[in-house]
Amino acid sequence: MGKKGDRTKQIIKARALGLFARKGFKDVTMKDVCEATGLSRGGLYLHYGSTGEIFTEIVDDLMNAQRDEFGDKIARGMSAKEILLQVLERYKNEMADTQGSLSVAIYEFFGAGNAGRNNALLRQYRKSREMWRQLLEYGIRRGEFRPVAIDAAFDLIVFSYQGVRMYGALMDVDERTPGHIVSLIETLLLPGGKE
Amino acid sequence: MGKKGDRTKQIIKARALGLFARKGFKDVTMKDVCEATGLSRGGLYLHYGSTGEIFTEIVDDLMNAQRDEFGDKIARGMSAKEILLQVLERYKNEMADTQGSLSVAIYEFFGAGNAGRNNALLRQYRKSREMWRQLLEYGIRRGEFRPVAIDAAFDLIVFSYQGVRMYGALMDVDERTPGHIVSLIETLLLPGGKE
Amino acid sequence: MGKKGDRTKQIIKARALGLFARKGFKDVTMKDVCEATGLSRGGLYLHYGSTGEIFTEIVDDLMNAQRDEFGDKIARGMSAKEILLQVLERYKNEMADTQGSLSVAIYEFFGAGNAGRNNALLRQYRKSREMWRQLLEYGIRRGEFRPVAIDAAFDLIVFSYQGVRMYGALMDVDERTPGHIVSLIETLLLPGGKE
Amino acid sequence: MGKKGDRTKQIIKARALGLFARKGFKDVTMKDVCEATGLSRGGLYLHYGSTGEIFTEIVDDLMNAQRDEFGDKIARGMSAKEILLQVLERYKNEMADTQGSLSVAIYEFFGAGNAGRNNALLRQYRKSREMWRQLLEYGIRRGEFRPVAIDAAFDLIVFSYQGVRMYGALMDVDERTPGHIVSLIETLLLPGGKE
DNA sequence: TATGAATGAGTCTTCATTCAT
DNA sequence: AATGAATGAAGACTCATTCAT
Repeated sequence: MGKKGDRTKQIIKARALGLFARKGFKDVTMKDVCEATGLSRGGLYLHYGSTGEIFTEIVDDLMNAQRDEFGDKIARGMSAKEILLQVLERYKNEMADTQGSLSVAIYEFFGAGNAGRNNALLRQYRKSREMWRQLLEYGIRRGEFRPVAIDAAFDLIVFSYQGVRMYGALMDVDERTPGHIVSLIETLLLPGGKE
Repeated sequence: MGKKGDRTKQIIKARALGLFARKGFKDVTMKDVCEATGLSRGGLYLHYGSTGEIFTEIVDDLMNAQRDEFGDKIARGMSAKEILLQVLERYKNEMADTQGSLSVAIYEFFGAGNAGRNNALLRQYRKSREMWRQLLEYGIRRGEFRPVAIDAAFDLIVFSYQGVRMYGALMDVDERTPGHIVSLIETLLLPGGKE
Repeated sequence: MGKKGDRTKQIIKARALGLFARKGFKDVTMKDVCEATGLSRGGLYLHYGSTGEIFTEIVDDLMNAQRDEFGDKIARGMSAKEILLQVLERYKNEMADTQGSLSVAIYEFFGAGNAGRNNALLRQYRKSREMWRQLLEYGIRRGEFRPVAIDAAFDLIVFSYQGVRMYGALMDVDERTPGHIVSLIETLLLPGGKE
Repeated sequence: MGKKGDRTKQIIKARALGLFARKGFKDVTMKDVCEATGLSRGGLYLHYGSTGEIFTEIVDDLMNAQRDEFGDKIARGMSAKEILLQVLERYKNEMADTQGSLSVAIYEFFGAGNAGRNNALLRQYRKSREMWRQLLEYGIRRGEFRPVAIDAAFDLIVFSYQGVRMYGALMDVDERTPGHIVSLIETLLLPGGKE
């Protein structure tokens, strides 16, 4: 537990994360990681054999860190609308935050044939779908949401969110865009005066 | 115009397009392009100084090839609903077509600092926004579309579409997803029985 | 004598012998030996400073293990012919056994400048020459062997034997070859009906 | 015919031959070859992708350069004894010449798994066997040689010769040894006063 | 004795780029 | 316009060897 080597791995991942966020995946070399960590060539290779190995572990760590954010709240009986507004607020902020994201790196990594049939991205997507399905069913059952087609609503929500995030890494997206998206999703789900 | 050199450039771009679609941007080398075209090293450099140059020209060509698909139809008085259904049908097909797209290459190219402040992507985005604004205003004015917030609708439409396209390059997206997206957009814009 | 360290050395040599037989000398690294023995880097270096050191000890051990196989028999008055036939039978088997020999490793080690003026190979050669000289003199004196030139006979016997062994490590030698060699040596030494 | 690249290849092979003769196969690096030829890294790789490639071509060239030295003489009716004495004289000199031979390199190369089932060594061996078979049959038919077993005689001749050559690369072989070997082979084949 | 993390040198290999022809 | 040999820099990867624990 907590051996020296483990600590080194944490350091490597932390420094490499910064590099990947800044330069994408393919432009980060093992040499870059050496310099960023202060490790020698051989020292780095002792822990990771390639940037892909480092990246995979980073992404897996991030994915595993995500927890079921809806389950608790539903269990506590929080109103569906309240939960929705909270998550949409978070989405809005994340869409606006262009920096510091691994978007480009993820795109390069998984877009270049590293997308095995059960990669982290796919697992993440499925987990997210289950969470939304839960919330949407809950909201509809309680009469808080309109009776929309659940799968369709999920697709629209998730892909418009992802679309903004990914495009944001390529060009300046209008700063009002996140607000627009969120607002329309609310309109779609929540009945009431807006219509 | 129409000199021999131009033809060679066309050939280079055509072959390079295939490489970029298959391998993304960063993994295509000048050597690859030489081999794909049958040109010698020196011969290729006579026309292009880097893969970035080739790629830029390819993207510009593609962007320029896009015309204002709504203007004509509006001028001819076609119903807004009809125009909408047509374009959504096209979007649906494009979302389903994962292969042969430059998504990954574009992401790598523009995501790595090549995204100058007036790059092709941004120009394309603006052009697209104008076209949609035109259509939405037209439809709302004629009472065919609900009086949605135009900018918001545009954002939702375009980014959900882009989100699916980009994600499709990274993992298998459910084949019903394009249908879901399109269907909700119709619901959003078109008043009537669907609700 | 018989300390713990000695046992470790024996283990190292035994495992390394397998590596040398399989991969020759130059392709065996200290890392390989670590893995083969289960020792850590530091642990191995405590006992040997290089693969050359290990190899030298292995070869010395093998050479020292060889005893004077003719002396006893001559002392016991066994017939020269009998002794000859026994040793040729052994030679024949060894020539046929391509595997498991250190031929390649020895060649690499001593062929690359490690052949000091009094190396194990030379000592072994001299020892072998003395043994044969003894036998040949014995046989000739007793009238069992033809009066061949002793040094010449020794050279022919030993180098044809070594030639087959060494070539056998490089390519498939005809399986009848050992028999041929042995048979001609018998013809050369033993007078009688064969002529 | 005679393009620039071909000349470069000849130079590379000539310089590399010297390196292989001096250092064996495994200790010659591509860097060594660069330095020996004055070529840059990239320049060398343009012609050969590994030392193994260079070595294979060198060995093939050498093997192909060997011609049927007996055929002509037999056709011209030269006496078998004369031919034999000539070739044995050559063998004697070659056995004595330790330097400048590729023995060690060949041993390392073919001993390390490069010995495909139809390697240059095997081809050379077969060719040599056919030549000797021709000569021996010729000599026996003409009554110049004793009626020895042809295959057996060939094996003894060739492997004792090879044995001396190979051992000569590992240690100082007695300078009289080549003479011994040759003399016994003459005794074996030529009838007459020697016995 | 033994561990295993760390170093640093050395080699391999690939490319962008140039240039004489 | 075009060829293809050549360069040199950069990055990947592996090892022998050391050292704090």
